Amino acid sequence: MSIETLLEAAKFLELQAQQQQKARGTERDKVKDELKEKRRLEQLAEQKNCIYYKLSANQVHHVPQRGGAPHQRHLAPPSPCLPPSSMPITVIPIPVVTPNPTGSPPVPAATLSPPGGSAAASTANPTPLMQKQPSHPPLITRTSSNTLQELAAPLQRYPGSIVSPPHQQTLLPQAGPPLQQASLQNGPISRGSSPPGDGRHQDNKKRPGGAGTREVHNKLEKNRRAHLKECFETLKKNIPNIEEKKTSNLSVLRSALRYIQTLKRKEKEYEHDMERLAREKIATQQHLAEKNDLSQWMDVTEIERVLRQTVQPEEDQASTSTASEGEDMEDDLEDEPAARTSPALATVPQATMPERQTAAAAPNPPPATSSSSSATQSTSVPNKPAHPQPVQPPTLAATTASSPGTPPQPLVPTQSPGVPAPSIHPTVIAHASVSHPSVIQAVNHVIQGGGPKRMAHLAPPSTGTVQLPAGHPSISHITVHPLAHLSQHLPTLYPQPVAVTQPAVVGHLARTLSHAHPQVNAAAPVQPAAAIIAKQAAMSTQMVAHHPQLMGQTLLNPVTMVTMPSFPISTLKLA
DNA sequence: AGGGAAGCGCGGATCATA
DNA sequence: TATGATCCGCGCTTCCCT
Repeated sequence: MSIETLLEAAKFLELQAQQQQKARGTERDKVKDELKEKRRLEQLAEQKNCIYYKLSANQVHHVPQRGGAPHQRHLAPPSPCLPPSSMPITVIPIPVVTPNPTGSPPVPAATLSPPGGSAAASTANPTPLMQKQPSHPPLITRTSSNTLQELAAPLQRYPGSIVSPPHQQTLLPQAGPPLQQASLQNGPISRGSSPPGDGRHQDNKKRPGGAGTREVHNKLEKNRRAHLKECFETLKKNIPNIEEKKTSNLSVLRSALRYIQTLKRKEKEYEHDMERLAREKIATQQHLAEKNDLSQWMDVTEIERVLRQTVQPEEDQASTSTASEGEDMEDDLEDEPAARTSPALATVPQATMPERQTAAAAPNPPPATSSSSSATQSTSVPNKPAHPQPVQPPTLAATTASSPGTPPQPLVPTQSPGVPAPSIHPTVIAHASVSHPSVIQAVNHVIQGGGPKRMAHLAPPSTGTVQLPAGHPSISHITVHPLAHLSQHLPTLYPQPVAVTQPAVVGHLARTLSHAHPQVNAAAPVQPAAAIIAKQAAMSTQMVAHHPQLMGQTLLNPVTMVTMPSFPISTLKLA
């Protein structure tokens, strides 16, 4: 701050004090209604070509609070000009200093205008108010190109022509072009501020930096208040069920507070609901798992029964077992659970298993079957009476055969290696030697074996089969086993082009699995299994939605079995 | 006419930045 | 540390409603 500035500020203060005393009484009478406002605007429009606006500190300050406020409101009501957007509105004041007629040195533009402040304001507020711009286009154009000094000179020429009070300049919000705004603002202000022919006002026009800062400050303050107001309006809009009228800021705040509290309450309620639903889901899944266990058990018994039944027919008819046979046999044997209880079979090497066995007894490629299996294996499994599709057992056998580690052996069905899959099934069934103990064991193992083990046979871990931890209670038996994996491994298991490996076989496998394991949703329309899977999938989908990391564990593919999430439900994050 | 709400100006205080 | 920007409180005025 230079000494000159300080001196001028001091002079200004003195002049201001004197002028205020005189000006006080006169300003009150000034026009307040809209008509006068319009009139002034019209005057401005008329004088736009020759009028130059001057703004002096004296003008601004000599108009006391009494007169200034009302005029400001009339001339430039900020609210109407406020953009609908919530962007803060800044008014960039550009005080124009007219050369001091009294001879006092003109105040440097730097001191008079708040460049920094205005610039900051302009940048901070992208959507400034464009008050009065429309009414004074020519002025805008002119001022935009002129500097403050240039503006100052013309102002001198028409010191008293303008009637509008000086405060108005403060009202004008600053639009994109600050200079334009300033010029517009200055027009009305200079008119009212300085009574025509008053030389003293001209003397007072020189505005020390202090006055300019005050003016800027006022504008900024206005801007800030406008922003505050807009914020209140925005808040009001966001509060539902609030009366449009008679809503003071205080009432808006109170309503907002209530609304927020209500939202919080609802949030808690929803959280509780989520927890409850999660618990219900778990219970449902457990219940489902228990059901599956029971049904699975039933399947095992049936399979065993069928196997035993087929044993004798097989002896008689090596490879001619048919579905009808299975049906006949199904009634016979139900008692023998021995096979179930032999989990050790799972460990039997599969490599030695002959082709037919793998194809027919496939459910488990247990080594025992392979080793012991003779070329003559009848398809006792296929005839499972309980299930409408006799062919399924063979397919299941094929799938099991596909398990890794089985040495590549010619799986070509004895009857027709090259025959398409559909036709092959009977043959495969026929070749499967149900009578062989290894086959039975294999089937039993597949069906009865421990949850994880069982699935391990069907598909190696590498296939992506998801298994629940052994410790998992009742749900552990539910295993995700994409059938696609079976189809993928089939080729490896059956290096030779065997029809068994074809998709059709996979379909059969799927069906077979669906029978043996209700969880499995085969391509065939197995309604109960499908329904269960669908339900589980839906539940799993919800789980995965919250825990993407579980996606690997939970398969939503309807063709796959759905696994219960291994993570504790408590870890679920309720939205 | 009185009261409440809103707007405005002013001055001081505080914070951020060069 | 100076300066600008912003925030805050106070007083005043005006408008609107009762």
